[in-house]
Amino acid sequence: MLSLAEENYLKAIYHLSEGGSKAVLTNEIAEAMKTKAASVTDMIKKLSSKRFILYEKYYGVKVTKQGKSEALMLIRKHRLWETFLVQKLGFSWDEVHEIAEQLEHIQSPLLIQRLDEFLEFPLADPHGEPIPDKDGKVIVRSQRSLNELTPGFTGIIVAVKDADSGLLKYLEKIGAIPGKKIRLVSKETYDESVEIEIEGKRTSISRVVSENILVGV
Amino acid sequence: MLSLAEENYLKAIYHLSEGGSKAVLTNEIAEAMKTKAASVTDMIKKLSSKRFILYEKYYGVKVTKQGKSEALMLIRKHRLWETFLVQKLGFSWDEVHEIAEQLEHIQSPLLIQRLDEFLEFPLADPHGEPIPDKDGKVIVRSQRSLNELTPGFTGIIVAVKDADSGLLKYLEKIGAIPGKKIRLVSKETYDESVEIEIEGKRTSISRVVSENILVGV
DNA sequence: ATTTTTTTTTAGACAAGACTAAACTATATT
DNA sequence: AATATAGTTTAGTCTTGTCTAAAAAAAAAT
Repeated sequence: MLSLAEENYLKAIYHLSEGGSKAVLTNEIAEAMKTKAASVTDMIKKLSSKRFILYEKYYGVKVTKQGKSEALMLIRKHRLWETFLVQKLGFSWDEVHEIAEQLEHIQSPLLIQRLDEFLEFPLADPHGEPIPDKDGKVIVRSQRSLNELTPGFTGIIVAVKDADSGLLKYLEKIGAIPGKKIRLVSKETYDESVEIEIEGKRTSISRVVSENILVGV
Repeated sequence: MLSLAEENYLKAIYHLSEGGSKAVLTNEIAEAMKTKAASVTDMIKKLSSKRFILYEKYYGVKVTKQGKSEALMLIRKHRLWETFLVQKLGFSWDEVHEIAEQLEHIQSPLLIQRLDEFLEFPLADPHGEPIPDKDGKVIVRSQRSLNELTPGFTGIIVAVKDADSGLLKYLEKIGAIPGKKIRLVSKETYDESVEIEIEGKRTSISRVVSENILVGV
């Protein structure tokens, strides 16, 4: 059984490793968790001795099969709760992240099963991110960050990466909501800001923002 | 802001003090929390310095106004979540206590307000216990433990005290469910066991069990 | 009115999870 | 190849919440 802190570290490492596909460095984890590198080293040793990650000194960590499975369950819980908060309790999609961060730690497999049923087995959360099923399987969609695409491209916004409420509010204001059609009008070379068009309305957004918009290709 | 452990202690003290109306001894708290008296003394000092309880050495603790208000909010959250689990997720009333013990610690006043709305402002939880409103007000019902009543008494079961799942299952089996009419047939003097009748069916129950059945008078 | 027993508190220790400061590795630079 | 720098680990400390053992206070018994 993982402690609350261990669960949070594992989830962060899983995300930083892009689904367990690459090694993650101590300082990256420290930045993501808003702690110091020394604290990360301590936790790495714990998660490593419990076989959730593989640790090689000075090189970084890799998520094991067991670690991936555990992380996927946390992500499943987080996204199911977000879906519940929006669909049943009337929250807007930019208000639910913090609350779901707490709810994802509730320990009860039966609760999650019942919640999944109650929500009629949703495939994606309100941000458009896929919800892993009870075996950890994810229905993958073909998607790219907006900043990876070339001008002229038109697609559907499928997701917005989890981020702070300020960004989500901003995206809502400019109409960058999952399901909407988006066109990449032009791209500045020097700062990588891009001009986009949604429902005929043009807006210029910075690289940081465009990275957070995922488009179906 | 209270820590998880502090919240659990405060709730236990509030219950032992019968709604803040009497002083509670260190050993009572230790027994309820399944910890040692020394640990209780430490925690008492913390809760006392935060003004949730009044502490007098060797005498016991009393819950302050602030402490009562905080405890009532925890009870409100606990009972709202239990109601949600039974009414919306299809749990039975004897399965929900453990999960609600976790859910009651989620920090978000807005979440509780929305949950209350979603459940259409229930007045009582699935065990029949009243749910304090957002200001901590409780609609009091006139009720007594079954073991306080005299043979011949007939009333409606209004609540079953929170207890372990085993007891709740047993009560369900003998038909002792909130809303049912119950008659106290006879009472043994030597062990205070009582014979009851529910829907024509007679059962003999021990004192411990009869204490947990609350009847409207 | 002592003495014994029970209850409570204090003192000191430990594990988890955080920190700072110092030491160590690996990589880059000259 | 020697040195500077960036990143990582170790060592030692702090806080929270727990514990055991011993001391102190209150209550009960003689």
